[in-house]
Amino acid sequence: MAKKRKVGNPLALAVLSYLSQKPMHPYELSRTLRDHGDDRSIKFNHGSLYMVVQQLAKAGFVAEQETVREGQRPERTVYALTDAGRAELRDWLREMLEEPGFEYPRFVTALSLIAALPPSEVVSLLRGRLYHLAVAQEETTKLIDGVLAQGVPELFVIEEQYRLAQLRTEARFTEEFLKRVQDPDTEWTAAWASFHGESAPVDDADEEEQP
Amino acid sequence: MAKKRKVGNPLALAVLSYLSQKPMHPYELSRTLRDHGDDRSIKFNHGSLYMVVQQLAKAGFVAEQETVREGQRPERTVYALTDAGRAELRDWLREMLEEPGFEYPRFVTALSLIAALPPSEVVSLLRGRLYHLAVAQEETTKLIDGVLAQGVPELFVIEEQYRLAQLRTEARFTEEFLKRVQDPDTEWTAAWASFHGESAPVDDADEEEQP
DNA sequence: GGGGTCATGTAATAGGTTACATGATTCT
DNA sequence: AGAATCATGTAACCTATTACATGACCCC
Repeated sequence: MAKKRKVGNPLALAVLSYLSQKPMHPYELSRTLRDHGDDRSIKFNHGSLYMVVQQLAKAGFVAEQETVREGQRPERTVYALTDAGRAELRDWLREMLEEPGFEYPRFVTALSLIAALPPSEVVSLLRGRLYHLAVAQEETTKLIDGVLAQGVPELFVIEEQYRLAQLRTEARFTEEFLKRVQDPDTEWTAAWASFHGESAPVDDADEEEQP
Repeated sequence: MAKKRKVGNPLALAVLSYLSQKPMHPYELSRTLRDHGDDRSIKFNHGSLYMVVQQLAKAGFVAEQETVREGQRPERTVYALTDAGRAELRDWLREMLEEPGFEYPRFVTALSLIAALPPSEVVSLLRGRLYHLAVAQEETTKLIDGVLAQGVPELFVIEEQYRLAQLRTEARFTEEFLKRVQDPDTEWTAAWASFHGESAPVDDADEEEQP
């Protein structure tokens, strides 16, 4: 499970996928990815794209098809998917869909070290996070609705729907955690607070100051 | 928002955090991180740790405190947190807790390219994923229960509780999506299937096996 | 007493990001 | 015509992962 791929960057998967529709030169790929909003789902930057295409070429998954020059612009090399590339695309996508891989989201990291901050501060920070999460949810919803309104089939926005579901869960979890931290009946808050030289869990509403 | 940190690797954050409790040498850090199960929350590998410690030293966040030799083992350099390091720790943790950052989970990537596989295949792959997700949930639950049973305060397992919530959401989302794909009333499945030369959405029931 | 594996660290390699470079097109 | 931005690519620089190295301890 989870083989070592010759090329491991997820951007390469997108490249394979787009080349399976027609041969393109790197810049066109770049453009297409951005236009499709795939840069929200796949970490993308100009420089890496060229690197990835080279890697794919070296691995035999794509092949240089022709080199055209249009006007006085630099030459553009057009790449096409090879049979090996088509196989890799299928195999890789299959794997990614079937096997949930172990990942390290920043929030997990932060939570695992959260005890290093005093609880009062954590409370105010998490309130802030809730706000940001609400904004992100709204943006995502708008984006989805906008795309659907243009007649694009839902299939092409499921990744955003998924993201939305995760945002909601994160928000609910955060609220839930906030409650527990502020609940005077939670046993561990006292120890946590006193470790930081604080006394009781903050229970009051408002204010942002930190003396 | 989201400053450029002199040292950006999350592993560095863990190092700062542990050094805030007492000075240690890299190997002890390594050991402590593993023992605390932090390698589930922070990508960790032996080599990177030494690199990160060096980077932190260069950035002035930690300082070499002494070099001891015990028996005939190689010298171990003990590092201590500096004031700048303490400040960085607080600031960084605050940021990570407050600001949800944009991320690229593999499942999001996979979903965004899912149309490249035929729906019938997708159905069977996602059934497989559901199984894996169930396993992961069970493991996580066991882990949490085990730790709590040893009297560790809940605060030190919230990251696992969070992970669990996300796993559940992912599973529910996947089930929901599976239903839609297989529902003959979903408008876009037909086009998807025929694009891949298939005809109708698969509707058959049964089987759970995982080889 | 020889085979594993623990303890500890360094060096080589590969991977990815940023910065640089430059002609073309469009805008004002 | 000059400014800004697009189009296109290369190169330099960081970062991270793997591989390598070596003495000590433990097991049978």
